[in-house]
Amino acid sequence: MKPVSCKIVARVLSYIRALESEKPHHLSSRHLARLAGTTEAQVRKDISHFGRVGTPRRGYRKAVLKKRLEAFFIRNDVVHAVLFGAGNLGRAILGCPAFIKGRTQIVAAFDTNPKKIGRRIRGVRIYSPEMAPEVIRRRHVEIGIIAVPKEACQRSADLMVVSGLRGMINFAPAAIRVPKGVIVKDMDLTVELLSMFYELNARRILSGSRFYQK
Amino acid sequence: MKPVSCKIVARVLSYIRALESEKPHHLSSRHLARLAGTTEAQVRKDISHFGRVGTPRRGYRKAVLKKRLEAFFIRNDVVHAVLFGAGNLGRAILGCPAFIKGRTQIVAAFDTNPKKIGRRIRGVRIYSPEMAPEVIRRRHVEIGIIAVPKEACQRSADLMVVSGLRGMINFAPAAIRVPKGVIVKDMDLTVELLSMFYELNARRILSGSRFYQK
DNA sequence: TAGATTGTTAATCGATTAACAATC
DNA sequence: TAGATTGTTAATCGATTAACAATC
Repeated sequence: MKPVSCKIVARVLSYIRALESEKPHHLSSRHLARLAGTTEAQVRKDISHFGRVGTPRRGYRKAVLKKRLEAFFIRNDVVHAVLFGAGNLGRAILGCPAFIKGRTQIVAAFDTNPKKIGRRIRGVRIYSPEMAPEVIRRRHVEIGIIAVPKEACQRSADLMVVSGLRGMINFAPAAIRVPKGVIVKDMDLTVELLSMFYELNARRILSGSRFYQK
Repeated sequence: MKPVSCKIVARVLSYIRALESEKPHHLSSRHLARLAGTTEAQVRKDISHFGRVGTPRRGYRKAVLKKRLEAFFIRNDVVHAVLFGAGNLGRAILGCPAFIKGRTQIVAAFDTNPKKIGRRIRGVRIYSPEMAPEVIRRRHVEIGIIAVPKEACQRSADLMVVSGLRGMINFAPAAIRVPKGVIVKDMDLTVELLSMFYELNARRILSGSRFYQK
């Protein structure tokens, strides 16, 4: 099977969630599409990437499909992560269900504020950033989460890179530069706001002068 | 001009940010591409959506290009937003630069916790959710931000819909269902984590047995 | 069996990349 | 002018949609 795109990954997660919320044993692609907000063709196409799992006339068995999809995305072992920035955002991230019940675990946090260093939030110890390389290696950390002000985000990223991390999630509203081979996922509220305004605007003005020249 | 896709919006924002950070008066598409992490062809193609603004041999004038791009995305008036959920995440959002210096302003927050109702965070008053329709109408609010636990996110979305909001940003790790015509942007850490793991895995195992059948 | 639904193949659509003529 | 860089057109690539044969 060929690697699937990031868009498919997002949709597959929405299928898994839909499966979790539904009661019947069997679900058709149409049913699943409605729950996940897509089309039945899309659902069948996506699922076909993971082998044959449905039965004509009956649809997909909930438990079987869920297991199949998860097999491709959920690792059996626990993935260790670190958090840079123990402010409000950092606290919110530590409280995120993905980290509380999930297979991803935040094993350490870093913050420059001396008052925070040495304390624990939700059981996670806060260190000075200069401890990062040592802690990251010792705890076999694989990914880093950047939740610092944007002025400091590049510094955090650099520190992660030298510590050997190959994946990071950046909440700061600024681009970070990393060497090739390092994966960055941006979670930027500004981008979402901007594209939402654009869409809202387009919807209002669409037939007007500004949005269609030809 | 045709409406541009959401991907272009995100890239344009990255160009604007790159322009803000650079000193020289003129920038070539190559230079801009390097800063924004894309290709020069992409840069020229994207910019061409907004008219002719560069000059052959010299590139783009920083100030001119910035102004041009912003003209399409930044509204002149202030957009009012409301926040559902005044926990750690809500606090972090209230502190986000987009809302402090930007043209988007959070004018009210809602929370079910009686201890929080009536208080203010960063100057923003917290109300009981049942006040939402009244407050949203009175303050001419256009967008809503959902920062509540996932169990409550559908309830928040419903309240926003009945209050007349047509755009919302959902931080809860669950899909919300809204009527046609309402725009939802999801900011879901779980999706990003999952797709990152998938990519990291694919990179490691790519040539192995599991990811290529043919 | 008959009919509904899958999995797959082909057609369409849109986005990215490449190439190059226009032009400063 | 000569040469570099834009804006645009054409080629490529990938993703979505439609259609339908396979099949339970």
